[in-house]
Amino acid sequence: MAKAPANPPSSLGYALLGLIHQQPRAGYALAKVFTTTPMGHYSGSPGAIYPALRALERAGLIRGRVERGGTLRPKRVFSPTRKGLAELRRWLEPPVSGDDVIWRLDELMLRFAFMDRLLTRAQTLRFLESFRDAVDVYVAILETHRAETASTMSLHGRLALESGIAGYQTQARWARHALGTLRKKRSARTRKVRRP
Amino acid sequence: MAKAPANPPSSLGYALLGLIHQQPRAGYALAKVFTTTPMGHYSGSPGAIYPALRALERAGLIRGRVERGGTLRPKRVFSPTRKGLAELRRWLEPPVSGDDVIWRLDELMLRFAFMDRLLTRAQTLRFLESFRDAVDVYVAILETHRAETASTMSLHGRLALESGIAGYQTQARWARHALGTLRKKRSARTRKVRRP
DNA sequence: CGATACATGTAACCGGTTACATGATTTT
DNA sequence: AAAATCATGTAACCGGTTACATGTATCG
Repeated sequence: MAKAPANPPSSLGYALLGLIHQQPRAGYALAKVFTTTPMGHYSGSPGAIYPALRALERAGLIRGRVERGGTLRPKRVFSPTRKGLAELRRWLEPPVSGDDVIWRLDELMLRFAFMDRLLTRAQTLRFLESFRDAVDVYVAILETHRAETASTMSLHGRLALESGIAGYQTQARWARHALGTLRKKRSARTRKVRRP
Repeated sequence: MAKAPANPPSSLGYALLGLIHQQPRAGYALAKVFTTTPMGHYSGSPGAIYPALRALERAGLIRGRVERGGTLRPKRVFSPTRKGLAELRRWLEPPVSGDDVIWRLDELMLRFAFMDRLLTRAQTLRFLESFRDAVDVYVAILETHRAETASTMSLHGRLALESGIAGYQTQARWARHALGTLRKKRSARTRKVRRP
């Protein structure tokens, strides 16, 4: 069984590991992903990226090869090691907990985005189902809280709480939408086989 | 004009300042707010609360009075100073920027929740309008991004992006709802005057 | 030729987490 | 009497921010 490492990567570390798995990249290219796409809400500052890459390398999860594209400016292109892929899987697999939904919602979306290449369809569906369930539970908690405090809370407090509830309800709806989409989708293989 | 202090409080500091303004409280009571309500997503650990309170006190924004309720366990109940109230207002006033929406959405909701006692209705409406506009702009950016990368992005990437878009659309809808609610509401004074 | 983009790094600082520590009071 | 809650604090650690530092390559 895969054991958790003593010092697991930070959330940013997993983001980098996942991007590197999509395709080998250098630090600068990774930083550009964060600054030019709405990926998670990670900062692409060198002071965050390069130390995180070094930590991943020290932990043996990625390996960097120096590339000179004919020019004289070297860049270190990183690829995941076998250990790195295993760690990525270990991060992606677990079902969604209540704490995940409250404290690490962004990270859950990041995990989902990286899941397609590393988990089976069944595992992905289980992830989405646990996400949906955990969000439903939290929405119920929030609604209970609203009902219990409705009389004492100020109008502004109530509205702010309703913003949170609406946000989580949207996530629950999204989870159902995603489940529907993934269940409908036939794998490439199946489609090929079905061709006349 | 109110000048920004050299070392403004952290987000947690403003949350504490706002709660203390709602009613004077001690550290333990403040911690309990974070652990027993869905307020923001701040941690109520003593290692966060007490140093933050000390920093607010050092900055002259709050003042603590020791209370002994007949018993022998003293507690320090904090109240905002005049300077603290001014700093709270300074934090609440500014219109919402694009960066706020991307990086500090939770803090914006916190600001809204504390606004009712310290800003005028007109200021609150301006805040909500700028919030709505900033969210609309960001939704447009995200949708453009989706359109531009739709062909190259994986199904999972697309779905994750759509989760983000749906979340922000929900916030935009909420802002309109809140604006409607606050515009309809008549102030207590107006209502009194209109009574036959 | 100047500006922008590519490319990588370091170091001080800061705030929050985790864990530890202590003791009174209330509840079961 | 034990357990839970009230109540306040400290200290090591860690990760990210900000700012600094350096140099190449490309573009207008």
